[in-house]
Amino acid sequence: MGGRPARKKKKGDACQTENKTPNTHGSQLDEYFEPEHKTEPIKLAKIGQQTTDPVFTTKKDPVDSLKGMRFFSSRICREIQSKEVTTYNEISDGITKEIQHIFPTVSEKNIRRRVYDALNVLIAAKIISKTKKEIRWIGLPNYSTANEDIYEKERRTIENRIQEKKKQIKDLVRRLVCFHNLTKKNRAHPDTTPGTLGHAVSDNTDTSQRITAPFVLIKTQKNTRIHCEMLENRTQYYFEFDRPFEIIEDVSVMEKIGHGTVDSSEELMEIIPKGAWKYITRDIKPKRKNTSQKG
Amino acid sequence: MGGRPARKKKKGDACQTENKTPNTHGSQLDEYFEPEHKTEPIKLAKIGQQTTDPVFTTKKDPVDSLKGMRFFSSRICREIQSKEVTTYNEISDGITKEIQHIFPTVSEKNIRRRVYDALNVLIAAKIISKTKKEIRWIGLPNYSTANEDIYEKERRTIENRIQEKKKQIKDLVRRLVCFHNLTKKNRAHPDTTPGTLGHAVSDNTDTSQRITAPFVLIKTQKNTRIHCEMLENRTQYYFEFDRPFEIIEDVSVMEKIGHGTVDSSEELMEIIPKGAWKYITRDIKPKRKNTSQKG
DNA sequence: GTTGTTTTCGCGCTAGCA
DNA sequence: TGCTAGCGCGAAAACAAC
Repeated sequence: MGGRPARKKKKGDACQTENKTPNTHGSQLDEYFEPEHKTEPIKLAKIGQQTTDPVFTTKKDPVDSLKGMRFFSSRICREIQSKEVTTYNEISDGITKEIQHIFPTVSEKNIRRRVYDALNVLIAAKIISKTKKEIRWIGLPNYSTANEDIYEKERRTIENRIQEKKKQIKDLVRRLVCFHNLTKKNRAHPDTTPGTLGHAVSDNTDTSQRITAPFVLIKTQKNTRIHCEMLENRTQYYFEFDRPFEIIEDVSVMEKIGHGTVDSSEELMEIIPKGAWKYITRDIKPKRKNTSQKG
Repeated sequence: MGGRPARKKKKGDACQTENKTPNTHGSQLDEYFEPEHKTEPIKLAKIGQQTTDPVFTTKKDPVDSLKGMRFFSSRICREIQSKEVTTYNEISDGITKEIQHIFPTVSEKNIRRRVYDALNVLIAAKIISKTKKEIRWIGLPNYSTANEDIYEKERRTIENRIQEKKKQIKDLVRRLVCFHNLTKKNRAHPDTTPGTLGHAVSDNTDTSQRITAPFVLIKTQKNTRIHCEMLENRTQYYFEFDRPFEIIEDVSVMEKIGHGTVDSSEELMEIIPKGAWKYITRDIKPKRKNTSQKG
């Protein structure tokens, strides 16, 4: 389908204009096509819009001409949409004026007859409605659209929650790996003073590599004055600073010193509870040791 | 508009059936109308679907007959929708069979001619598409809908960012208020040992109410062992715990002890940089003192 | 190209109705 | 006698065959 270049009239109508100055019309009419058709000057035929499978040996699909159902109908749709409520006469007059202005050969009678056809089809398709004279645009018979909107919205919400959970899992895995590595390392370096925490770490000569977790690292400026006190039952420690400070959590520190990676996926699976395996997707796994990833 | 009872053929066609057994047809055809028309038995004319303003003195709007654009078009729409992809011949054959089954008077030629008309209108209205023979249902002419979707999505994204910023501002204001109140309080309680930080706070008999900020409160279990060390240049403090602990930031503590509120909006405005006033909306302002808010 | 078919459809006569 | 629209002729595209 898809119309064809304006057909020559069979009977002696009024076609002189077209034959005499085809170019003039061609350029003038150009602007009367929908945007998607505005690629080339119009001569006789022109490639139509190919939605898909453009590979066909057949010549081509000429675009709508200036007359006929196709053309009138698109005008009519536009007219009704822009007006929100209109009448047969308004539409017909509008189109007639518009068309005859640039193509005086078409008869008003014909246009008016076509408007009836188009309106009836559009009414049947339920994209316009007519009540006793008033024609109004309904638009999308939205069987799907409206619903898809809702579902799409919900989908997005759910996806967000999934992302949230993934982040949480990732963080948990991160912590797990760090503490696992820390434990491993501590085991390799037996405590010189087992049973006590305060082994001589503050002594720079101490060679122990053990780190007790959890811990916190507080960073501040040189010369910052710090005051510390604690409750007698040791449940609260209060530190005052007179300059800004930064708290760095243990996991971050451990990652910095290379405790944030695993040797292999197998090792990772070993330290993750079996019940949680199915949640450990690729994007959640921490980096592997000796694995340089660059994009 | 809206069709009329099936017109009698002008030329001696084949109209006997209709005149002989009108009732039989009436009942049979009944089921061929769209749901919204299925309210009464069809005789000659019937109230059309009144979308709005049903108050009209004019008689009535006869409903679609079994022939004509209206009827064919709705059939066609249904056909295309149900098939998702079809052809002119498929449609025509389908309709022809369907119609002739119950109304043998209509000529196939006529039906096939009408299908062209309807298809062209629907194509122009962009609710179906035709590519080289393949006709498929598009549905939504959504000139607006699709775009609104995009805009709506963007709007949501932007709104999220605004919320994010608001949260940040709210937090900043919160901090500002706390530190402002703290300063005010400290001024009211002159330091007994000016110039030093470590005034005798650890001494329970000390009456000084001054608090130096920033600070941090660390909460842990009784009997938790803590080890502390620091770099010589005092830029880093390292605390080891053997049990979980909780860090409570200074602002939270200050809020807990009543430093998170302001006396009045005026006071708030005083402590907020003038350039930022316009961002301090109602939902960002902290609670006022002595203001019990219950909803 | 040309010619023969088939597909599409421009166009308008004219029938019912108010 | 004007509005609405059923209906189909026959010509113009498109396609197939030569």
